[in-house]
Amino acid sequence: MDIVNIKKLAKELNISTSTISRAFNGSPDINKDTKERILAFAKEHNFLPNHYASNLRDKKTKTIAVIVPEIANDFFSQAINGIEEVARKKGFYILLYRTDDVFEKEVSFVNYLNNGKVDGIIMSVSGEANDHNYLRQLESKNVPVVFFDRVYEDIDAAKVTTNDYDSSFAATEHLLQTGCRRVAYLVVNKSISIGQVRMQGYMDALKKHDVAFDDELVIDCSNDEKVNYKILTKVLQEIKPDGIFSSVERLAFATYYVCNDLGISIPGDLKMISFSSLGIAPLLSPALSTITQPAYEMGIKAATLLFEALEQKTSNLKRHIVLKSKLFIRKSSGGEK
Amino acid sequence: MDIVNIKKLAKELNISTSTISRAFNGSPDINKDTKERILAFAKEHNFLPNHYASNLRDKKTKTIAVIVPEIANDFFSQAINGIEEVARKKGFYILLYRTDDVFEKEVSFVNYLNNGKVDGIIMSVSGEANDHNYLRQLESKNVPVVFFDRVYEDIDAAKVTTNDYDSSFAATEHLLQTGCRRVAYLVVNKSISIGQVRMQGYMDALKKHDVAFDDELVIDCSNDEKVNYKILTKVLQEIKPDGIFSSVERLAFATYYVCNDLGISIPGDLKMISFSSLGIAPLLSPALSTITQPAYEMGIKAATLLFEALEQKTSNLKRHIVLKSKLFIRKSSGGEK
DNA sequence: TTGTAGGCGTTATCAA
DNA sequence: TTGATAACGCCTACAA
Repeated sequence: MDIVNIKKLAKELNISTSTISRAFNGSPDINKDTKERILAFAKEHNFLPNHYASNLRDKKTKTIAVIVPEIANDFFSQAINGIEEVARKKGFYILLYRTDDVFEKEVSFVNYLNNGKVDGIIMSVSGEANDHNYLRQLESKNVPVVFFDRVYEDIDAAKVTTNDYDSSFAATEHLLQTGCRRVAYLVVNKSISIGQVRMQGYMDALKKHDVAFDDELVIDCSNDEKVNYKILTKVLQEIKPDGIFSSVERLAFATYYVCNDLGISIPGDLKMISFSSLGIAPLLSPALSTITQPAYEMGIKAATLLFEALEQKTSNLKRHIVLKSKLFIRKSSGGEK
Repeated sequence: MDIVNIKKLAKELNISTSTISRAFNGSPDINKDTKERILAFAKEHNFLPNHYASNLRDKKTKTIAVIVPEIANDFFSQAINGIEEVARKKGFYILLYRTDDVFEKEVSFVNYLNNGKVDGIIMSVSGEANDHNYLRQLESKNVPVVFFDRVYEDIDAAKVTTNDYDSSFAATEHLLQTGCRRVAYLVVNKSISIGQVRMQGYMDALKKHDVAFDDELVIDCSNDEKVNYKILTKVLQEIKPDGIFSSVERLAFATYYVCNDLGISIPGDLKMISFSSLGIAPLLSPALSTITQPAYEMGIKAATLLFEALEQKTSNLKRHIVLKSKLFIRKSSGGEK
């Protein structure tokens, strides 16, 4: 039978529990030999201090929550990778939660967390213009929050985003410069802040190039693939844009499928560029022009900010970090490659 | 100031902590009105029982660990989605860990878990032919383990895999039937069981079609993209296969890049098929023929098995479930679309 | 350098 | 139906 707790270990070793605790917690007040003896014996008997009991004592969970809209998505999975990287180095655990872009799930999960379950939270949000009190409660309990990519402007927390306005402006301008005059803007939820910012870049680029903004060219899509297919089919057949700027990767793929089926040639009939973190964008047919966010770095940065807040109790450094996306011009928008 | 523990709540309500506990734990031994009063008051004051204290009492963590080689990968992220789905329904938390295919990380993480941190583990393994005692220790502590996709044959645990042998056989046969005579097999670690099983299917298909097996055509690649690029360049220039069966998605992409750079036409000069869970395989240039594993369903199934083990203490039902992959013949191997 | 003892927040047992 | 109490396993003052 294996040793399951510190008391039994203590008995076996004829030593007190405090000494054992000290051996495990890097305390300086312990004889080196004693420590080694304890650790060796513990290892042999496969003993480790119970994490939950320790947590209960010191109110440190060594755990952070990561809340994202989706997991099976290049942007988020790369960001999670970055977060994981940092957390691992700090010896922290990651509790993962996916909201499916459903605001209620986000609320319910955050509320669950509201009982000392985690030391901090990193999230990319799923709603907007709602009541964010569930997040304010965390603040009152000193659970720091870091937003990445999709943020709530009205919550005072550290944020990591990209230069979405600039990228959107540049992407739209690029399409205009290749000759497009009817550039459609694809968005999933235009009311959420990230959709708005990107759209503003789009609109301002149109303005600069004296192209009138046309409401009809703003295509509000859904989270359902089939619905999107229908919407986009209709758009391509009836509204007939000559350029597409997609604020969401998924919508670019959907457009590709529709174009394949309708026999619309990219970039011949339609030029495209999209926000996307897809590593193999160059391998698509045609290679997709992208605005690529530094997803991994954003994860790293978000986690770093969180640990800064965790380590210095003065969590007043609620910074907003803006990283730069990169524009990759490829065939889909008339590029060479 | 908000109420932070059950005692204060008890004092406020002039009621005992036991009654409050009962209110939160669905105990039948409580007056309905009392319960409602407690829950309402608790909600108002934003109180929830501390998870760690409860854990300490009942040795139930309501948490499972998910250990995977990588996260930013269509197969694993979809599988995680499936696991998350089931766990959420059961009200369980997910602790996520990525091994980067480094065996030592796997060992160290599992050892961390070995102190009542989680109720169960779902994993896709990263090593082979090693000492798996770190996993046997879990068994002795009644922490059930479920493997998916990549398993250790010598560990007696529930397993969820796909019909890799059959799929590999079929894929190879397909290439042979399109006229290939020099089919290369790309693998990352041919010693691990999944690599071996897939290779066996490949070899047997060759045999059936009277094509001699050529050791030179088994290409052992690495986890490093640049290294793979070099290896594959050399293979395509010197060994000159006319077909490629890739057991790993990543290697198929690498091959595409190399072919692009060397001006090798797919499927003209080289036909390809690969294991892949990429949703947009049809959008590649050319559309990639794939063996697609039901990643999401595998996650669902793995989680379901784990919860079965968790719920019935008789965890003797260490089943091995085999799901079927689907073969999608596309342009890269001479298909129509 | 080591040991003693109390308490972290909860829940199960037992008694009322 | 409710309340008092002990225990879950650990860690930290404090004492020795």
